[in-house]
Amino acid sequence: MSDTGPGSASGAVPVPVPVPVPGHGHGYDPQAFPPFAVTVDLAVFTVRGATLHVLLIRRAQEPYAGAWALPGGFLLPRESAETAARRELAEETGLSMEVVDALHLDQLRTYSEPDRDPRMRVVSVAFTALVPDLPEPVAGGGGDADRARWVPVGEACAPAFGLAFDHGEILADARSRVGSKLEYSCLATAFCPPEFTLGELQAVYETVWDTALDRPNFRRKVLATPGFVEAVPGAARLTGGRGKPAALYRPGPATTLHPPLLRPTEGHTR
Amino acid sequence: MSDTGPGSASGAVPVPVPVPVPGHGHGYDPQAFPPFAVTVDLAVFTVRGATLHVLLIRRAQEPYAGAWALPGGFLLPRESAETAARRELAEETGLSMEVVDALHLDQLRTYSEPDRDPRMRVVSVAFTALVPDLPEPVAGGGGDADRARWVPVGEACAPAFGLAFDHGEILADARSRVGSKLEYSCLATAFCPPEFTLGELQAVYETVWDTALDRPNFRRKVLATPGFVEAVPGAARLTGGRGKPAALYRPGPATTLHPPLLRPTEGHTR
DNA sequence: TCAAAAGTGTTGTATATACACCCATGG
DNA sequence: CCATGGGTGTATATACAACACTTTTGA
Repeated sequence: MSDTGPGSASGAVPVPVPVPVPGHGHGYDPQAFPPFAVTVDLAVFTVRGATLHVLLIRRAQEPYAGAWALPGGFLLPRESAETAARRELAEETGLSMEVVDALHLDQLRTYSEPDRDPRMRVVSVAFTALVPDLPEPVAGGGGDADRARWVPVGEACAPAFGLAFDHGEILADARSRVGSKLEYSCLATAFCPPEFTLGELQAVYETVWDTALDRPNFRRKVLATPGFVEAVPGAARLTGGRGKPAALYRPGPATTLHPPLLRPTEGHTR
Repeated sequence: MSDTGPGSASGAVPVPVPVPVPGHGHGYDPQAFPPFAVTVDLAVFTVRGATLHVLLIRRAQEPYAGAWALPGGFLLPRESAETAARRELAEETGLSMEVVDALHLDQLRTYSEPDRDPRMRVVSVAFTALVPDLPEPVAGGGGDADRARWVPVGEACAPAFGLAFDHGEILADARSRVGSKLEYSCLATAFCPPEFTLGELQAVYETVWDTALDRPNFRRKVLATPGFVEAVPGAARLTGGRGKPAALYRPGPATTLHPPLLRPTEGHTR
């Protein structure tokens, strides 16, 4: 995708519809079907400091030139949406395909409002990805990544931020999805490095949910869920600065959380 | 969609790609984008007797002529996927647009494997819909519905049943999604008539999950969740045959279930 | 020796489960 | 009067939230 700019229907321009429109009622030309452009859009999240960030790219071309947008681009003729999403992600972040293939990618939903792209009919399959805080920031690596930046989701979601297309809506959907996913799936570990402390895992939950959690109860719940995390057997220590060294854990084999780890008091007594 | 037959890319035939393929690396013609056909597929569920059924349509044309498939069809040039899904649903079931507009439709996921349709590139947005056991069976109403039938999901999911395209996969995904949805959303009521008894609601859960539930505990959980159901104030009685008349309830304003109503012993102690 | 972070223990309350039991109706 | 399904009560076990407490490190 590179030069065309990110976002839906990047630098492309409408192309005449080759065969117009099948009839709606009975009996239309079976040779006809309306063609669409299909793209992927990615909401890539990470936790930096104590804030949830999303990866955005500054658009080079019209429409929305200069505005920020979610990374993404067209499907190639023989690519599935997920394959295209991984390819785009590798291009935009500068990560290697091996790393990207191991990442957790989740299909969010497909956005297909007729006027979501002012130029033409574009249907976009949106994905969410969760990545650990990358040692080297994505920007500055050369190529596409030069226009990429991590932005706190709070800022990016604000209407004033002016995300291109319907990416504000996509981002809001993705954010709320990530919040719920933490409740009933194990993928909070996707935000963590390969080995992590329970404190770091708790910080992920607290950042995404924007709530404080009770540490003793949190560790009990996590350790009581079989397969969520497993202790790193060898010397288990690593320090974030002061304080007692913490034991290290790895993601376990489980993918879903039974029972779920619910957010506290989400409007109800629980 | 009518005559072209249901399912992905119904009766249509490949159309030459007008502008071939943008480059993958840097610098390609921004005028170019690969066109795709976009369809919707619907997994429409209902509870009949004590069995979960899905609406299927027998294909009239190749490929997979004579095989069963999920209802669906092309997006019109200015339709969103959801609008198309509702239109197709109305056409295939013979229900009025007013009824269909009130139904609960849920986007499942988008299927985009390059060879999922043997003729051409078709990207399909799949939806699930939950409908009450319709007083008049959908088949026999004339039009598309003549080829429609309710099939128990157990049969339809079996590989030997030979669903067209990747509809077996879609149906399996949809089924498992419906099972989880009942845990944390209120939409079990979508399977029920506008006014229903708690016994009927419990039967929905038992049918979809294929488990027995404790009646007293079930009613307590349901009634303890604010906004899940609300009692019909007037004379509250209706009999399914013998036994004490049951109170009637309506769906409440809530959409999510906090705390969730978890399936018993899904491999764990809970 | 103090602050900070990790980790353990305890306790009151809320919730869930598994029943036993009563009510109203049709046959 | 009995079978069938609706509806209520309750004892026990369990889980969870809150918070006090100990441990181990850096400064």
